[in-house]
Amino acid sequence: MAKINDNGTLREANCSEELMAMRDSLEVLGGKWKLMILRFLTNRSHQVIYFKKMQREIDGISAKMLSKELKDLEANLLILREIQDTRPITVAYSITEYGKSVLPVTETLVQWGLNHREKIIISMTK
Amino acid sequence: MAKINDNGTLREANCSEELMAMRDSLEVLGGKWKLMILRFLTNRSHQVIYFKKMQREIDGISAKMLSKELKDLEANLLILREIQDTRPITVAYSITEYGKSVLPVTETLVQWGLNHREKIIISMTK
DNA sequence: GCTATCAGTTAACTAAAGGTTACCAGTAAC
DNA sequence: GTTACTGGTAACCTTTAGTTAACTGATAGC
Repeated sequence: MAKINDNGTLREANCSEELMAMRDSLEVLGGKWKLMILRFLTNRSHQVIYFKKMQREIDGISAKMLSKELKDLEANLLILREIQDTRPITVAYSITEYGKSVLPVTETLVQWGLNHREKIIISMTK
Repeated sequence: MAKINDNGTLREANCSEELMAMRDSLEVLGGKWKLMILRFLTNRSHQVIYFKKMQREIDGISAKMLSKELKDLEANLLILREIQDTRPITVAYSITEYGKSVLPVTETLVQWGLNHREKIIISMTK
């Protein structure tokens, strides 16, 4: 693959680096649920969020998937897991400072989703 | 699901709407390749891009997946497909104006990926 | 005539992601 | 004693993603 264009710039090399960076992001944040969970915990960072509460409020997620995704996110230092000494035992999940760095990603996705829905509604009423 | 919090705000309703918008985005843009393809075509919007060229330059994609993803993206009006009257016949793909609206999404993902790689390198050298 | 290029498609297959159901232990209310 | 809540796990199943190799048909170069 060429690293220098006809005009002498490094555009293709930069492009490839960009695509690699995006692939990295998608590896950590990709899949059906991870960004949803991060957004949910960011929105509720002023509350204490338990496993069952998340399962009830994130539409359609199963205990298995929630459990797996939370483990992945914790391993990547994006969320914090704290076992509370209550009866019955509860486990509190919260977003970390690093997890908050994902906010711009979810924000652009929320904005694009809202805009896309509007576009679809407009194209249907025409 | 409650629509009004203890303090009388509509926070949970807003949160749910946000998550729905994000789910919409992920339905159209999700998966391993769609955002990569859109980013690639945006970066190269000053060039004419053919099928084989994309297959060679987007690392790891097969003809079958590229063909399928391009169809999906075209159906969502994000890219344009034009058959050129050349010998042999070539097919040019380009980003649409609407497709360019995805740029903020890929941009935040590229930035986050670069930052994440740096964080990982730092944590390894410690 | 042989080989290569273009843009794919098709079939047959494996791998990964995600969903469903049942189940566990501990505790607390009825 | 029964039910219900907590936070999960294990086994199984389905769906989606992805791979590989063979093939199309027109055309151009050697």
